[in-house]
Amino acid sequence: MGEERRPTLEMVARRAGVGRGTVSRVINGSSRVSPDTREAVRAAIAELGYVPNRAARALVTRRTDTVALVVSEPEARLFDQPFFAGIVRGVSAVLTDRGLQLLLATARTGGDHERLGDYLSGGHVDGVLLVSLHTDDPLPDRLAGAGVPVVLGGRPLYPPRHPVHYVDIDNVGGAASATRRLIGAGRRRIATVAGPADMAAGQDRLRGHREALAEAGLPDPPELTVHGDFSHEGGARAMRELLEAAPDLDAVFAASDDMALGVLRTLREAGRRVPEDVALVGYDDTAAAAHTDPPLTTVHQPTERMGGEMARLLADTAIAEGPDAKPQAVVLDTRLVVRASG
Amino acid sequence: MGEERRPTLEMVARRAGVGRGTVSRVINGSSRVSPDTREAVRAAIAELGYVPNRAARALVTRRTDTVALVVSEPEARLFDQPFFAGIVRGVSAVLTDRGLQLLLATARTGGDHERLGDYLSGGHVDGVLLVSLHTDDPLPDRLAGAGVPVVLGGRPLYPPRHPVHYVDIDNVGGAASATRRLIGAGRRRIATVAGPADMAAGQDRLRGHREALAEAGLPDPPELTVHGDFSHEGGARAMRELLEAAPDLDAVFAASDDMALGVLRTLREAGRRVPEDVALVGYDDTAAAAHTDPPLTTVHQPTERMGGEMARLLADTAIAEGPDAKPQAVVLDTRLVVRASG
DNA sequence: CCCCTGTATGGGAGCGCTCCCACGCCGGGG
DNA sequence: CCCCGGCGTGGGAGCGCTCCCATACAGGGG
Repeated sequence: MGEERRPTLEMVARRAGVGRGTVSRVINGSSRVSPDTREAVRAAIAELGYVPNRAARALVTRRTDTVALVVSEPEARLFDQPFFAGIVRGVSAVLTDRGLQLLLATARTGGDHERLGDYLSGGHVDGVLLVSLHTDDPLPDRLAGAGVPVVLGGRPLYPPRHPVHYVDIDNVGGAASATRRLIGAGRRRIATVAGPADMAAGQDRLRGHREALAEAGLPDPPELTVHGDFSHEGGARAMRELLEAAPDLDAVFAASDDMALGVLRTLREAGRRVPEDVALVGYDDTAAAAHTDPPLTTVHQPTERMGGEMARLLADTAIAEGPDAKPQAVVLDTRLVVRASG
Repeated sequence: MGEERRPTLEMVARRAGVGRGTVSRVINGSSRVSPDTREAVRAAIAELGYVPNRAARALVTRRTDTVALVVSEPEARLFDQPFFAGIVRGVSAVLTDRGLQLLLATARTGGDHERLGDYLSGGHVDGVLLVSLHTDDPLPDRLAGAGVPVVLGGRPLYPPRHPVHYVDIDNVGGAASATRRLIGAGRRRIATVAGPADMAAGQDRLRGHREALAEAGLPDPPELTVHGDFSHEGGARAMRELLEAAPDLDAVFAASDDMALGVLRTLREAGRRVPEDVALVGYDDTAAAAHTDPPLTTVHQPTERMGGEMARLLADTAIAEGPDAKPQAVVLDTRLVVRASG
């Protein structure tokens, strides 16, 4: 019944005995306002509990102070991966500092995806953070083409028709460090359970593994590479294949901890001891990795920093400097976490 | 330089040879518009690629079509728990269907928390979904008091001064089913590694455990209850305490899978076989639970459904019916997933 | 044949804000 | 002593939309 109406800038102005323009100036901190006036306005704002209306501001400034974090299907399924959790935390922290809002968008079906593209290019957000792990996602190019400020999480897709900013974690280097560790431990028949071939992370980790092998002058026969789907079960399956094709292997680099867990199980079932018979290194440094038996040596990724850098790059460069800004690439280093498995 | 301007409703009206009001009517699907006119407007919209300006609409309707999902500190830390992942998925799906946006808000420090409260009660969102696991969080009461539509995830805090809608998962029942399972397997000295006493989930699961014990006429001596912090390490520590205080226990109900993992490790280190010597049941049905050795019997929670119900309740009741709506409570059932551990 | 009703439509008003131009007042130079 | 420049300020205009009143027209009953 009361239909309370929130105080407006105009009410603040009247209460402080000044004009609307002055109140606006105080709120936006800009321009010169005499100290006395400023103080009077501040007091009026406090007394009234005034909060600026974002919609009205957005209408005239054409900025929404909102950025979207888009997680494409099927990555949404992977939401529970610590990878995304870290990114969300990092993004959220930086955006809060910048006074920006975080809109979380997940697209499920194809139709959703289409509509999401319309929505995001419709000017409802100031910029888009896109975590798209698959190389065939059309969204980044589409948004970049529409002039929407975009920052990618992960290496950009094959042919970046529209150059975009991105933040990546050095998958090649991380994988290489894992495999180098195995080489340094004297292993010579080193297999890998790689990730899916259509994900940049999968490709890059496989490449890093191979580079480390080549660097040490070790052969890289095809039977020592099997692809998994980053899941526990996929890792177990891949390991069974490996054991069949190359029973004499003495080490495994798994491109994800989840897969490493599956590998570990299969090895145990096959009676191979870890690390005595087969050394194992994973990737991701998930919570579980610290508690396996034996504890898993793995590659830690700075996911929270990645999210933070993405948000920073979007706010300070992509949005601030506009579409003419020189595309920037930030690549973050990984850290090898040595435990008992390899 | 081009400073492209997006088409406005007015431009659509001119192009279709109609008035603004008519275009608005077509867009909002309401009122009566003749089929011909409607078609002409539709065509003009398509040709121009017109997308309504949300800010302008929000300014006049006083609705933002945005709801916030708030995850209070320190739960943000728990973001990687599948619990939150499921909720986000469920919420997101329902909101998309309703044409609502999802604003993700996390508050870190106390100051943030304060500002967040201001923000959320400032009319920038149509409603708030609040996942607050600690019983002393002041936010729900504050928002409800400010007349902001709120739906809680989890049982409301102690004295709900302002009655609120909530969606909970039946922690009491879930825990009871876990303990009943142990009783049914013939166990008599059943310990529990409970959750923190200041979290509703912790309290409720302990209560369920006790009810099951009482129901079977089993004693519930104090040495068989130890509190953990829901973490792996906390579970391991708690189990060591239990082993010392009650070496003759023959079963353990752990109030989270993470803790169950720690329990499992401690039991193995102590030379107890699971489930032969000590049966174990966890809670959460995390991905890891299926792959432990032995696989963990645990309680599955419908997290995605919980998120969906929260969003539905917010959109269809809390927002639609306003503050006078009768507070609703939805309690979702759990499901016992029987594996080998207990 | 006219009036009344109802349906389809046009367009003014105004949401709360920022932008920007104009105005008043001050002090210093001519 | 007057004029000019600049700082501090007030307030009109207008962002793009929805709301709602007014208008126009078509029919049916008196």
